[in-house]
Order: sequence, then structure tokens, then C-alpha cells
Amino acid sequence: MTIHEIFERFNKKTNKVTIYRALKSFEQKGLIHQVPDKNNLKKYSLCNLDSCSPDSHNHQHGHFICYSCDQTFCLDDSTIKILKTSSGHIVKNYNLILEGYCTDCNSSQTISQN
Amino acid sequence: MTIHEIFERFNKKTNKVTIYRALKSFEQKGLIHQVPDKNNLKKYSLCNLDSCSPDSHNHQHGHFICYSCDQTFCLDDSTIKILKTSSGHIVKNYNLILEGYCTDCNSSQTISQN
DNA sequence: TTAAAAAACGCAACACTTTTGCGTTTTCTT
DNA sequence: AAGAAAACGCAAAAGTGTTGCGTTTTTTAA
Repeated sequence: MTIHEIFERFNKKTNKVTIYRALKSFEQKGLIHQVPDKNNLKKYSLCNLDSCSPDSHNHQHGHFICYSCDQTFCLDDSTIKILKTSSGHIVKNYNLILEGYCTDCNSSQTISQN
Repeated sequence: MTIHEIFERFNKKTNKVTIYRALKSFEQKGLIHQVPDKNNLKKYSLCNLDSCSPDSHNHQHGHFICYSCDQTFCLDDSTIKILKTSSGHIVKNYNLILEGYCTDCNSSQTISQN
């Protein structure tokens, strides 16, 4: 979720600063992490508590962002095969964003084209 | 590269607005594309001219960012196996960022720990 | 070569997201 | 109920990126 979405959920009654501070403290405690967004906004996502800690955050899955409706979908771990670098770098974490058209938008687009 | 890095290469003698505008026009002409950065900065990368056009940009490879020296490395296409979504979404493009310790930083870290 | 048109430039100001300072309010503790 | 600690909200600031506008530079064409 973006800050904006969270703010909306609070019916705009809670100050954004308060939300930012809450998110920051959640992150420091290993509960949520940041996911970069193609519009250079920060998005926040619940951590998998088995793999995240205050010290290190590991996304366990990629995300799919729809060009059309702009929604973000979490991808199943099994949908991606990550990945050894043959480059000698040591991979601690990864961040994968797929872009395209989601199931809904694609089908409605097909219909409207006919 | 980030705007900041580009600005440095110009010895800070060129106005950032000019650089932003040049980048924007390069992007519109299908020469470079944006790569989201974990700090929510825009990074710019040369396009593969075979796969990018003014209309659609496709990254052909992932990137590795070092926790320690903050450098970004381009990853060979062969180092990653992307990836079918079983979710029914149609993937047009992807963006992959690996994080960890690069070869150099890892070896120097190992040495200093001994 | 020079004058008009087009393109590139730089400054200032703006929009937007995120952060910080600070005083106030709320909650907790005893 | 009183003092300490935590949470809160407002205002302002920092940082990135964009837009407006007048000026300078480059291009074009007579």
C-alpha cells in the first residue's frame, strides 16, 4: 500500500505524519518493509515474519503492477525462479516487479476491442 | 545512473533542469529508460535498441545493488530465469533488483574481519 | 553575413513526498 | 491524582522532479 491508500483508510482523519511515523517504527521492528514503486513512491508491505527481522528485510515474493488499473498484486513464490548470479556477488535480498496487464484489465480490453 | 551522478560528470556546470529535460527527451525517443531505485530515486539506463522504442521500454536485464558501496551492476541475462506468472497476468516488462554484497566489498569485508 | 526562427538553456518558483522540530494532548504508571 | 512516557498534529524544511518564462545559443535561409 501507498501512504495515500493508508491515509484514505483512516478516512483522512489521521495526520500523515503520524502514519509515516507508525510505518517507520513498524519497519524498524521488522513487521513491514518498503517496496519501490515505478512512480518512485514508497509502498509498504507486510513482512513474512519468518524471514524478516529488525536487522534485515527480505521480500519473499515479487509483485505485479498493472499498466492499466495500477493495482499491485503479490506474486506467488512458485511463479518465479530466482536465481543465482554467476557474477560472484552475494545476494541477500531481491526485489522483482513485473509490469503488464492484469487478468481483469486484459479481459475487459479484449472485449472492448471486439 | 542517478541524476546526481550525471550532474557530477558535468562538473556541476550544467543546470539540473537541463539534464532532466535531456533525459526526458532521450526517454521519449527510446534511448534510455528509468530504473526504480530502492531509495526511491530515478535511475537511468541505456536501452537495448533492439527491444526498446518510443512506445515501449523493456529492460533486458536485472540489476545488482551493493549494500556496502551502493554501486549498481547490470546483470547478465543468463543469470536470471524469468519467469512465467501462473496468475494469468500478461507480463510486458520486468524489473529485477538484487541486493547484497558485491564481489569487491565482500572480499574486503572478509579480510577486515580476520 | 546577417536576420528571423527554432532549440537549448538557466533561474525562479512550484508540486509532491517524506522528514524533523516542537509544543500539546493522550496514555501509562504508581 | 501527579508525573513520566508515548503519541499526536501543525508548521516548516529537505529532497526530487517539473513548469513557466525570459535569455542565450544554434540553426536556417535569404
